Amino acid sequence: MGELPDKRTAFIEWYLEVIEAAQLTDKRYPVKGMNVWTPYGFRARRCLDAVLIREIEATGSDAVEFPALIPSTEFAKEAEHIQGFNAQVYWVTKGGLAELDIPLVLRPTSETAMYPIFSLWVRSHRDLPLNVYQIVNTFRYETKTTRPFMRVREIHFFEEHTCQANEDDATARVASNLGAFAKMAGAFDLPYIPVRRPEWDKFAGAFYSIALDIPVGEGRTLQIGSIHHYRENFSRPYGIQYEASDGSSHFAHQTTFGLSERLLGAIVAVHGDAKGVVFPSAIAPHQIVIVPIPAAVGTADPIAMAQGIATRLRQGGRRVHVDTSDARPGAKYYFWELRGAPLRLEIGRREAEQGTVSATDRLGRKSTFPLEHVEAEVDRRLADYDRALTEQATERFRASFAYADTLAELAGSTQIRVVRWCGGEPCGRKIEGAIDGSVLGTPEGPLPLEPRAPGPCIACASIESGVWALASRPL
RNA sequence: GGGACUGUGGGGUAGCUUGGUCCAUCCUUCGGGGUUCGGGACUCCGAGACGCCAGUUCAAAUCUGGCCAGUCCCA
Repeated sequence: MGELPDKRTAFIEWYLEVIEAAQLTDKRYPVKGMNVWTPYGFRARRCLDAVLIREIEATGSDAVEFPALIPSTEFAKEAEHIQGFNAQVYWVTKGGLAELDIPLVLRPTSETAMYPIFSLWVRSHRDLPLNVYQIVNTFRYETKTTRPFMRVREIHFFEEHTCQANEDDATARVASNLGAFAKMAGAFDLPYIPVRRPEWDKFAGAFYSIALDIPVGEGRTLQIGSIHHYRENFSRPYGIQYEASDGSSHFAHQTTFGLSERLLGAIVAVHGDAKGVVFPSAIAPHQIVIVPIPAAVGTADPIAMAQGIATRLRQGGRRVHVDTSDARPGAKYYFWELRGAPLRLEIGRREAEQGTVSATDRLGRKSTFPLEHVEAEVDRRLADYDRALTEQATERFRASFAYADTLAELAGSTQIRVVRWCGGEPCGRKIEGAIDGSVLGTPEGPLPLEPRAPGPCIACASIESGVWALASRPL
């Protein structure tokens, strides 16, 4: 095992190497932007999905699954949407040897697959709200450099689509999604900031878009999710309308909420260190790894002991792995640190004789405790570990933002800049030019910095009705 | 969308400029044996590669073209 590249100075190299060394992905599949989910990576993905499912279903959403192919005639119904995605879709134009009469689009997202059917499902106000989600693969023909988890052509996509009676209900659904995401991010120990995207950067066809952004160092940001309010932009072309109690008919107001395996990439990027991946306990494939240390002399049987402890711990639903491979203990420590296991227990002759367990968490904190309380001791350490992970990440999160008062300050910035902005696109474009990146938009909720008195627009100096905006270089 | 560079066992590499000395170097990995085992063990034996397709040539890992894949820069 060699050393990993330095995360601070060579982030991308570090990231690419760590995800493959930790066996989260196999990126040797011979199609650009499509990687293989390995057993270990797939376990992590399922743990991650379990959190998404738990939190979205808690807000009254049901799982569905729509087909992957969309007739071009349906795909073309919403003008902005098709314009936004046209250059990114894969087409299915042949069936066997015959050309298809109506070419099919491989879904880049599922609005145009779902909404013709929503128009059949939604007839009366009693059918509302309609809140459904699916977790499926979607396809986008990315032309830029692709990266495992971060930018892929086959996306492991979580998408919630809803129909509401009116704009206020849809706005409330957006708020509900924000609340659900707060809980998801909490499980991932991941600080983030919700940002309303500028007009020119909203989702194709949306009334407005709120992105969920995280800092990933050196002034760069990564969008890890988005929530959109569509108003009637899709319900009109797709005819999703309902009859109200007074007999009048109305178009539904729609929302969507999208997440992907970028979350996994974000978790690696945010928590990972020089030794490898660092998983929050909620998504660690193995929350507890037990390393038995063979006894040179004496009658103790560490393997049997380790297995006994594993059985006890599993009874509480904990994910436990006993590493019985014949590698030496030290090699196992490095291996599981690379793979991000939150807590390691060591069981050897000492523990057998003293009736104790030795523990080391992924932040390197060692302790020893009596075997009889292993369940409680392990739970306490995992909770403490997640708390420490969150704290560490939050500290870095806070240090990632800084105000800027002049365009000149934006050049080469290694932080996400908070600037005063008149809200106009020309000024927004100037800001983007100055930072060589994007105006992320305006934060939903408080700034991640000490409040400050508003000033003039950083680009045009106009004082009236400005807003705080974030500017950064997206990863 | 435009440009530059790269592709050698599972991973990382030497060789490429100046074609032959290469049935391809070293590290790691993998399989088998033995001795080991509290922070990456040692040893013996064995396995494994020139991205794909054309072309030039007596001769191609090496030169040329196309494709595929990857990396970087610009729009």
